[in-house]
Amino acid sequence: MDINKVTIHDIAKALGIDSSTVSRALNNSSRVTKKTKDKIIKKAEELGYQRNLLASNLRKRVTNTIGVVVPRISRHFFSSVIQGVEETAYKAGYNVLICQSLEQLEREKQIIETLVANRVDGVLISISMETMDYNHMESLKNGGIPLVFFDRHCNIPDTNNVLIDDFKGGFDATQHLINRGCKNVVHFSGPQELEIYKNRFKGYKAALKKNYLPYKKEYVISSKLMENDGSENAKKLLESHLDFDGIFSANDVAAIGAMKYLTNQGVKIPDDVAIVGFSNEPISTVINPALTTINQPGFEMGKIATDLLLKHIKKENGLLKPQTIIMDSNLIERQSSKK
Amino acid sequence: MDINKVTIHDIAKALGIDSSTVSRALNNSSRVTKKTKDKIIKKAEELGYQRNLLASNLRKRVTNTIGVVVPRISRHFFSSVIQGVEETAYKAGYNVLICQSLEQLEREKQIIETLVANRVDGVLISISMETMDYNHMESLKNGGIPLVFFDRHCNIPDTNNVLIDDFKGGFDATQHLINRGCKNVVHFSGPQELEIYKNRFKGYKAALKKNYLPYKKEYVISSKLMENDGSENAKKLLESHLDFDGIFSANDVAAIGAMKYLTNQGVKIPDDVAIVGFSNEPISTVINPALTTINQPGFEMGKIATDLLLKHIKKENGLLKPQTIIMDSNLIERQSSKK
DNA sequence: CGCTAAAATACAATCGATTGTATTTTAAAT
DNA sequence: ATTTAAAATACAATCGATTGTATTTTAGCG
Repeated sequence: MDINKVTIHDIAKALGIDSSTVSRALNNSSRVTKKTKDKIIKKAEELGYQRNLLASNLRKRVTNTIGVVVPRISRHFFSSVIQGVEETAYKAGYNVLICQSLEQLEREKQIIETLVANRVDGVLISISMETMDYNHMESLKNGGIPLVFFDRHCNIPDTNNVLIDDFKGGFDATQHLINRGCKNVVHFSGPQELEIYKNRFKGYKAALKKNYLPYKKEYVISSKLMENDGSENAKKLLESHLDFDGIFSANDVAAIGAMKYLTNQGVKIPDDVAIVGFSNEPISTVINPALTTINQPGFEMGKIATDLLLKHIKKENGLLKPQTIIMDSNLIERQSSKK
Repeated sequence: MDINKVTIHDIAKALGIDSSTVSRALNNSSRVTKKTKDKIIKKAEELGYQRNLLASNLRKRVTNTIGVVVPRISRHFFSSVIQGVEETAYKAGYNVLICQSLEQLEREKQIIETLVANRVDGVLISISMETMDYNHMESLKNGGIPLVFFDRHCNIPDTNNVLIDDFKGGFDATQHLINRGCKNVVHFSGPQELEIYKNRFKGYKAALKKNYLPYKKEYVISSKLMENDGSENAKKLLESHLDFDGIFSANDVAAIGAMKYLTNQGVKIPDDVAIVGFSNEPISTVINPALTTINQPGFEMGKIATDLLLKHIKKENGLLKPQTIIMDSNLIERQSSKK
């Protein structure tokens, strides 16, 4: 129960003036004289007034709030993005609602409904691994709420995206393994419905081709890239007696799962098998040997995506053309690939 | 700009009925006949109606939303808590606003103001390392918004808390090192303004005393317990030529910082120095040797704290007595302490 | 001192939904 | 067919702040 329900009307009554004047004073309008403003602000503090943003936002039809939806907040890459988002948003006077889908489409749908119902001014999203159709994004479009994808985007026209060059990342990772002498490079891929994994995969194939190495279907294993998937993949590989001397994993977590399993089975890393991951999670510097990986600039990405979103929010009429920004990534070489 | 601004009035007009009936129908009130309900729901879907929660919450004076404030969402312990919070809250029909203070008092203050302004129904908080006075919590009390602390709480009377027994955790960790043969156990502590670090420290001292080992001031180093602090602490120790064969760090991250530095300097873990951390971050299983640590049940803690908060929210009149729930923790033995 | 333009403030509608009360409709009972 | 209770729906106020317009106050000027 509200104990303190001080409203502008209470302040107005206490001072014998109109609530509209109080509202204007608290918003520092030039239509109120300094003397009255001071009087009102003093009384507001005295009564412990707290603006009710529900009422304010309802009337103004603007919430100064953006929503950011990520698969999981605990992933370092995503929490870095969120920090970038918050920094940029706060500076511009916006609040940020942080939401996690936990890789579940159902939750993603629910989150978007809630964001729309709460009338956020814009949304940033990196989709879940289960997201293969985009009907649930329609309500944003219908509500006229600008949307920017980052990292895990949808392959649909007329959308705003902030991405890294996943093709190049996949290519660089694979080329690096080849440069280190690998002849048989395995690829751990993610759900093929997601563009990022498709493109990392394409980069892998392109690097093989460029080096006149054969592409073999059985060297590619798709999964959800959890740590456990990485171990499972490694197990399958060993049991299949396939010849392999390198692994390019589409994320760090699965790479680490594989490393743990392989090391346990007596496989030497990097001598027997060299490994490259993707994302540069902090954990990749802790494991032994440290994991070579593709660095994704999460913080920067969050800032850029937010800038783009705010630009769209501020164009009253959606006249701004959708755009796709590609950011650079770079390979960080560590022990796991030093043959 | 809102494109889709379909309101209950639009639905009412389209059907030639009153908006109050539409509202009741959409809320499945028994005061509307099934036939009209169906008609209304059909029309609502047809027009793409989306309830405006700002208006609804304003009128109802309830938001069905709780706020959860943590130092950083990227810490595994906190993101586990958040998962527990979300699970419990969603089941009870509540939304969750996730906020991170980044260990900064200023941000914590700002966050609380925003939560109050948005009229959340309750707040869960684990305070920042900079939080040493609690004035900013007053606006919650003034607003009649129930508050539950978890893990990092404030030592003030009449508050709700869900904690683990930090004294016992500190005691167990230290006793474990002593059992493994350590004679000179160093303690990495956090800011002494926080109860949890005070209590872990007390546990450390109690274990020393119980084993007739002397407590030496110079064996305790306080910091913010970031990874870098752990390295710095280790460096200081080596340079001081103090004799030590064990470290109990009040969190895993600082323990790992120390491990990295010590290993680099040729110190053997656990043989030269045995180490125990606190919190069981996932990273502690990845480092080599794996880190012995005190496990904190984050997910469970989130669930229990949310249950407690919801109980308080539902007691209209704050008649429910404040309570403190202490949860169990346990030591997980790994290689870093196996002398 | 009176007049007028500008400044300050008051009035009243509004944002979109909810809800207590009043009214109308329906159906059952006589 | 008429009365009456119950069911369904309509009316109107309200949540708390904002904002366009109307009114009052102030101050400047002749």
